Order: sequence, then C-alpha cells, then structure tokens
Amino acid sequence: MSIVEQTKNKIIEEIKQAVVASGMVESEQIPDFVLEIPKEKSHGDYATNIAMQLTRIARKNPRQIAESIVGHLNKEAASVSKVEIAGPGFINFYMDNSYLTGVIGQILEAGETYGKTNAGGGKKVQVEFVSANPTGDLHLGHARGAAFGDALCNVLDMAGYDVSREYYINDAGNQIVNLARSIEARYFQALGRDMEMPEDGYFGKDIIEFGKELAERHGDKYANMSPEERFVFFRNWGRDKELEKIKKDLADFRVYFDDWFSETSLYEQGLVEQSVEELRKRGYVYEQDGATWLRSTEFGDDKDRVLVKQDGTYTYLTPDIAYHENKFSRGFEQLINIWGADHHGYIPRMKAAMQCLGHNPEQLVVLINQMVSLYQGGEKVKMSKRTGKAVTMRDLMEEVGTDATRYFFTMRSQDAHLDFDMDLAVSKSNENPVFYVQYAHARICSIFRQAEEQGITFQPDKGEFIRLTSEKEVDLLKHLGAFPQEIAAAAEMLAPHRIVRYVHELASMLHSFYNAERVITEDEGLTQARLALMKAVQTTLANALRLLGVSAPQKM
RNA sequence: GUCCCAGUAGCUCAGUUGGAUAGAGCAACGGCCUUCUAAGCCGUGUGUCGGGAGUUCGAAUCUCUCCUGGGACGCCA
Repeated sequence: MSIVEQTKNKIIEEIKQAVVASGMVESEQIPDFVLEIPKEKSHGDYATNIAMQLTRIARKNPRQIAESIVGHLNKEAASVSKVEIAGPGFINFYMDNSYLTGVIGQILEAGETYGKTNAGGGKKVQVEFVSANPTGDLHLGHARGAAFGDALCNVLDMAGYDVSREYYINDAGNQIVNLARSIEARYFQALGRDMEMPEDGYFGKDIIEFGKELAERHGDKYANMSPEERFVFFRNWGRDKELEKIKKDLADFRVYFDDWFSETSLYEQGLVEQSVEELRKRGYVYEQDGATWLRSTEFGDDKDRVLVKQDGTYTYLTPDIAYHENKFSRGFEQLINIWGADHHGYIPRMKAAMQCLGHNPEQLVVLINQMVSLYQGGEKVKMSKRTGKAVTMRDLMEEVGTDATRYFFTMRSQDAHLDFDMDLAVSKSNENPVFYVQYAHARICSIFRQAEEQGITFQPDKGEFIRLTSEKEVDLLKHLGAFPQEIAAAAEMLAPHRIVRYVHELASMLHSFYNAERVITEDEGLTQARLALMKAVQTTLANALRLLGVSAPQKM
C-alpha cells in the first residue's frame, strides 16, 4: 500500500473514532462519507463531508457536529497539523507533508511496476475488442476500439485483474462468402475480363490490389479452375490475407491479443449446435414459420429472435451465443465486450441469451464506442463504404503517427462521439496535447544527461528528501502518490481516459516546477533530492504513457 | 413510434459516483530565454451546465417531463 493511501486510511480511521467519541452515533451507524483532496488549495490537504452526512442521524446542524468531531480528534495520530471547519460544515485537514517524500523511495524501488495494486484481486476478466470482420482494412472506428480496448486492458492489468485480450474472427458467415466473390471479381477484372462486383461486395482498394496480385503472380490459373474450387481458394486465401494485414496493422498500433478466436472453430467443435440444444433443453426455444426461435423476451428483449432461419442456416446471433458460452466455460468471471455504436441494439438479446443459459447478465458488460467523425481542413471527411473511400487505420498511423492517434482516441470517454481533428493531431506544435506530456518526459531525461556531463552521479539519499518542501515539489509528491489509486479507479470505472487526464496534470506540474526551480545547483544534497524527485516523475510519466500505448521519448 | 448515447466557455471536451467560487486544452491578449530543451512557464475572461419541475443542508451529477443532434430497431453481419 502506498504511503499516501496509508495516511488517508489513518485519517478516516481517526475521524470515525472521533465521531464515536463525541457520542453522537454508534460506530455501526456512521454513514458513508468521503475524504477527498479539495479542488481549492485553501481548503486544506484533505476535506471531509461527514458532518453534513450526520445531520439527519444526529439531528443537529452540521457546523455543531463538525465542532464536536474536531474536539474529539486525535490530530497527532492522523499526522494532521491543523484542522478547520468551513463552508456548510466541511472539516478541512492540513497535513504535516513530510510523510509525502516517502513516495519517492517507493517509486524508485518499484520502477516500471509503480502504480500496480491488487485492487482487482486477480479476478479473471476477458476483454474482447476490435473483432473486425476479415473482409477489409481496419478503419477509424476499429482504431478507436483498439486504442480504448488496449488501454483498458493495460489499466486492468496494472490494477491487479487477470486480463485476457481476445479478437473474435467472424470467418464463417455470409460476409466471408462476399469476400470470396469480391476477390474473384477483382481478379477477373485484373485479367482484363468483365465481371461485376457482387451487390454486397467489398469495394475497398485492398481487394483491388488482391485481384492484381493474383493475376500478376498466377495469370489465369484460377480462371481455369472449377467455380467451386475457385470459390474455396479465394475464400481461404482472402481470409488469411486480410487477417495477416489486420495483425500487422494492430502490431504497428502496439495492440496485441492473447487469443484470436475463430468462429469456424465453434462449428468444427459442434458448439453452435450444442448451445441451441442447451437452450432448447432449458425451454427457451420454439418453432414457428419454419424457423427456430429464442424466447429472448423472457429476459427483457423487445422481441424473440431467430436462431435457425427457414433455409436451415444460423443467424449471426446463434454462433455468437455459442461463443459467449465458450468464454464462460473457460472460467472468466467477467466478460467485457467493446462494440461499435451500430451494434448497441444487439446488447439486450445477447444478455437475454446469457440469462437463458443461466448466467448472471452482469457478468457481461458491453461498452459501446461511439462514432468518430474525421475533420480535415475544417471540414468533415466523407466516408463511403460503397466506393471503398474511407480513411483506414493505416492511413491514420502514417499521417498522424501512432502516438498521437492513440493519445487522441484514449483522451475522451469512449461513449461520447469523437471529432478527430487530423490537422491538430498531425501538427508538430504546442497545440498538440500528446507532445506536451512527452516533452515533460524528455525534459527530465535531458536534466539527467546534463547532470552526467557535469560529473554528477545520481545517488539518492533519503535523508535529503525532507528538503523538498516548496509548493511545486509538494504538488508533485501528492500527485505521484495518487497514481496507484488513480489506476485502480480507472479500472473500476472502466475509464482509461482518466489516465490521460492524470498524466497531463502530472506533466503540467513538472513544467511548472521546471520553470520555478533548478534541479542542478551548487547545493549537493538538494541536487540529489531533486534528481530523485525527477526520477520519480520520469518513472511515473513513462508508466502512465505505457498504459496508453504512447512512447516516452528520451529526446524531442 | 420504441430504445440507447450525447447536449457544460467561441471550438473540442473533463468534471474524482451528491459537495465549497463548475475546470482543462485550443483560439485571443500581455509578460518571461547570457543559467538543466520556450514543443515550456506566469498572468488576463468567458458560462441561462439544452428548457422546466421535483428530491435535500447542497444538484452539472439523482427522478419526471419536454426540446435538439447522433445511432439502433432484419430469418444482414
């Protein structure tokens, strides 16, 4: 446990004892209250609202209650130097901040692992994200999902959850048939023969390239095959080709998966059929109009859903039920799916299906990534699936860079629409927030280079840390100490964008300190103490950026 | 028509699960480099928190209702 957390817990403990000692309520009756760091510095280092929370039980006005609590508070035990009552009844605590320097030692010792907690208690969580059909390039929406999902996994991992990252490959449905037909058409076109693209075909430029590639390498070899044989070849070749490209794109985006789960494998193991049978056994399946239905309305869905169509094939839902059942069978306690906004209507039926199979619907959390609008030159960039004119994730990485793209996508809460300003992201100027944070890291690296040039060896001495008492130094120490709890909160709230805010604030404090004080001075002890502080900030910046998938450059 | 998400400064967005005078970046203006990187710092101001009603010591946050924008409502995936 971090020193900051220990100190905070101690204050909470002392408050509770003071409340009981004041004789207002028994310890079991103490209501929920918060001990928070006030926004306003003039409100102390910590503040609590307990007096207001007690008004109803104690039947006194909050200021009187606060007086009574303060009168019974053991200040020494809570390492509090001063207490004030303010506003409607807040109790403000002013701390003896010397304990804060302890965080430096903790950070230097922990290094890359600073920020790690066991808040998640090793809970087995699976996060499924991206899961784009292997039928074309990853686009903007996928990039957002990838950046958000990966950052979320990193945060969960750091907060002590046992995280597994998974990509579901939809390689069994109609879309893969359309892929084969599209490649076939492009191949014949590349050979100079007429063939129309299928109605639901994929019009991306990548498919055109595939056609050319096959025509150049193998000439009319496939044109001479039987249509059936040709279809199978194009289907498998196209799927592998698309997957390879997706994996490459994601790797370049610094996103990796523990498992790539194939839809086809569900069929091969008979799991789809098995799930339908299980649902039938549980009494949630019926036949009507020549189709097989799931009684999903039983669990809050708008209408019942078809599992097996009139033509005997499955709907998209059916293998997906089998897939989720399979996830549970692998022992995951919590499933998190990250879906695009266009799939949100699908959530109730999936949850209903899970309940039909006897699962608690709360074990499945679906996070929706809202739409991304791209702006360039002040205008919204138009996308068209039909013509294949869409900005791909690859385009973004090449034009904007991985660091800026990932930072921008993680910067915002994922359930809000995002306007992505390409001109801003691409600009190498102070308008660009990602540089601001990276620059803080590079600046510290530069200080250490400078120290080395001057023949100073970094030898942190804990005895000197008490000299870090300036306002900027205390700000930094407090913020550094809050990092582990910040990660735990981000994990709990499934909100990695909180880390972006945290790291931006830390960078801001560093820049502010940098302009106010000098690290390398004639005073050896102070120099060492400040170098140690800088090392702690550098480590924390790097750890936070790593969670976001953004690099921490040595130089800029 | 039903459901989901959103509506906060000129723009893009935060808002620590109901707290004190609602914040940040960008944009605007004025200062700061013979000293560790000026991609930086310091200062200046801007709000009917979409409207209305309610809940209470206290509401951007919770409830209801209405308005606006986006999305979803297939035996497509």
